[in-house]
Amino acid sequence: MASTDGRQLSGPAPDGRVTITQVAALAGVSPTTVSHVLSGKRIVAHSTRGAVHEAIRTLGYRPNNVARSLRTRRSQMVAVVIPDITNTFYSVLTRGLADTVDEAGYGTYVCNTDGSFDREAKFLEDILDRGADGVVLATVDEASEGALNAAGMGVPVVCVGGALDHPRIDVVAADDEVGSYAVTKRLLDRGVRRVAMIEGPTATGANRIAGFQRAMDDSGREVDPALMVPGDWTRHGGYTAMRALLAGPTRRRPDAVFCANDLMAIGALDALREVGLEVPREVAVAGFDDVDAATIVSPALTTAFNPAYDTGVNAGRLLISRLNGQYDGGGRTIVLPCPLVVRDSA
Amino acid sequence: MASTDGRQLSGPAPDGRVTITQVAALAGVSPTTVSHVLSGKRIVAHSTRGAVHEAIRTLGYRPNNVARSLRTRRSQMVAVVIPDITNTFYSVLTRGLADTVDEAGYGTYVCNTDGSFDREAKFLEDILDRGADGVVLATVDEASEGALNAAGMGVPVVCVGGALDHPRIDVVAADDEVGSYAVTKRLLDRGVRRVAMIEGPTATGANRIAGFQRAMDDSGREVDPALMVPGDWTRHGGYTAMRALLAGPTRRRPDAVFCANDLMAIGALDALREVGLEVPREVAVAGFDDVDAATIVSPALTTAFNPAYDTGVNAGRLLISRLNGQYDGGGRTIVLPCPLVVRDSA
DNA sequence: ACACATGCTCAAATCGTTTTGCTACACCCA
DNA sequence: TGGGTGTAGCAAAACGATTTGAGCATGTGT
Repeated sequence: MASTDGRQLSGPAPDGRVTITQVAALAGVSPTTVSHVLSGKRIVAHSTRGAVHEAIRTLGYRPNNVARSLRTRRSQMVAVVIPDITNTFYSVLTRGLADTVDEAGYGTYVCNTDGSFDREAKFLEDILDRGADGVVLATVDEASEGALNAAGMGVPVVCVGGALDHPRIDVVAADDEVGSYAVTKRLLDRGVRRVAMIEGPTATGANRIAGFQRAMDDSGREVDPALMVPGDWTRHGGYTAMRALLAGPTRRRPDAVFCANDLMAIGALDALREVGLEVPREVAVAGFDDVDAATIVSPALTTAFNPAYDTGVNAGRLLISRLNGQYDGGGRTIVLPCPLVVRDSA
Repeated sequence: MASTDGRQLSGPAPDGRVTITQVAALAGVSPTTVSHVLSGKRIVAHSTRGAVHEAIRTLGYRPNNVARSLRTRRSQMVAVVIPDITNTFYSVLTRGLADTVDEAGYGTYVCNTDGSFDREAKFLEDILDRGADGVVLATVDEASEGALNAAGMGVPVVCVGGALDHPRIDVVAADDEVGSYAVTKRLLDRGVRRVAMIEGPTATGANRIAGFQRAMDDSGREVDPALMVPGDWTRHGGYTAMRALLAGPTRRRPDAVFCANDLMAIGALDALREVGLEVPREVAVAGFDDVDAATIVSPALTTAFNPAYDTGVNAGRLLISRLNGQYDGGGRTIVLPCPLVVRDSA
């Protein structure tokens, strides 16, 4: 089956790879011409073009992208820098990005920073050295120097999640504030009396807290500082926080709790089940993100949908629009809605 | 803060990028020498080396990897071709791979095939064109011509999951058969009478079925064909299959069911809850994979752990060992154990 | 003094493309 | 005949590194 390996057509083919020169030789033209029929940048006579295509086919020629990149300064590859691909939010985001840029002929290079600033910097450097054409970055830090650096060097950067303060960096973020507002409002509409919140780390979770606050304000409630407890985004953190909320005298217990993400909400449900409180009758629970697990836990979680895939798609579009020269202005910002998803827990 | 941009030291610096020639000029040596101090391939006088390093530092030189790749025919990048990064198994596997190869200085390039044979072929071609140094492939098809092609061209390929029949392709797989055996045995040890299995598609799930069969044989049971129902790996498929199992006359219902993966087991639990059968008292349920959701569902799922991360790590090691020339022989096979994880559902 | 290492450096070729001029030929019109 | 106007194709110079053979000092043993 394998093509008999005994080309004596042209000189330089020590390894398996066919070069443009060999194609040119077989077609009886110059490499220039082959390049032109491939790129279409200049017109080539119909007959010549045929001969070239024929040669390409019989030789099984595939252009060497590395050489091409060197010459054109284009790698046709974008990089995505995220804390952890294992986290569903980021894997879905990455998928959205990959699907989008793939359509435009770009590949996707992935880096996991584990939230470490050093790793982030290291990877951004690596990415630039590799000549990636664009970067989407879920940054650890507000002022990622690596990113600014990249943007400074003319490599488009789009930041997902938090904003990055640079005049030419695009941002796409979910509307956490409004989403949290909606979820909180849903809680309040149940006619509950004491509503608590399990927060995320304030650095990244500020908007979810803000939405909660605004909903409380709008309905004329005051937030009881004792009912605002910190969490760490994890299931176990949610569990601990809920236990803390339940620790006080029964009178002061919440009858509704908004958790800044689903994982913590699931932890909260663990705690409530353990104590024997019925959800949502005795305590209503809501989360944020709408992860898969939200429909697996019982009762199924009321939550706000976090548009991970769309975030990736939009990041991809923003990047592409700069890469193909359609846009060249200052940083744009896209915020995506987080619609309320009502299920059984609230 | 930014370095004042007004180099008139040397000629070719139209864009921001510093080249090895500029470094050489500033250090008063030839590019050759700079290259040698960087690679250490030939000795350079101590003083010269100092000057070069100094020049590198003041210019902020970073070697252009594309140019380097062209010359050395090494991209320092491996590709991973999987059905879907969104699937936890593959994202965890990818993470294991990325962590492993990163240590050896390799980056990771990700391709999602969605299980489409055409996309797989297209991506493998793309990968070769990009000059990836190695490929790990969770192949759709037993005889992926793209992979064989790659292997034929001297690019190391390691296949995860199913085996690929090629003398030089390494394989790393989980021991599904033994894992399934253990899970089934656990079910049998409960003293159940009628045990069913919800299968995966036979193409990829054969070993899990085999393990089930062997466990049944070993305990002197006969498998009732009516209790072997096909599934499709999805939660909904598991639900449907379970409903089918419950459809018959009560006498013929199973009192234990082994689901070929956790997702289907969760679907089965959905069905059982709906019908009001208590798990595990009336029907014991077990799954396979040990996904996160296995501890979220209630009762928590008894299952076999599928070592996704380790699979990635091992795939990475096999690749690296070939890339650095430590190994150059025929295809190796690594099979990883899938330990039983006992929880509440069986 | 000769041969022979040894240490250090450089010029030039190479990797496989793309991109510029530039040439050559043909045709048409004045 | 001369000048324009296209069409097609090529040679050669990039792109930014690595690698190789050779050169030029020194030192060293005889």
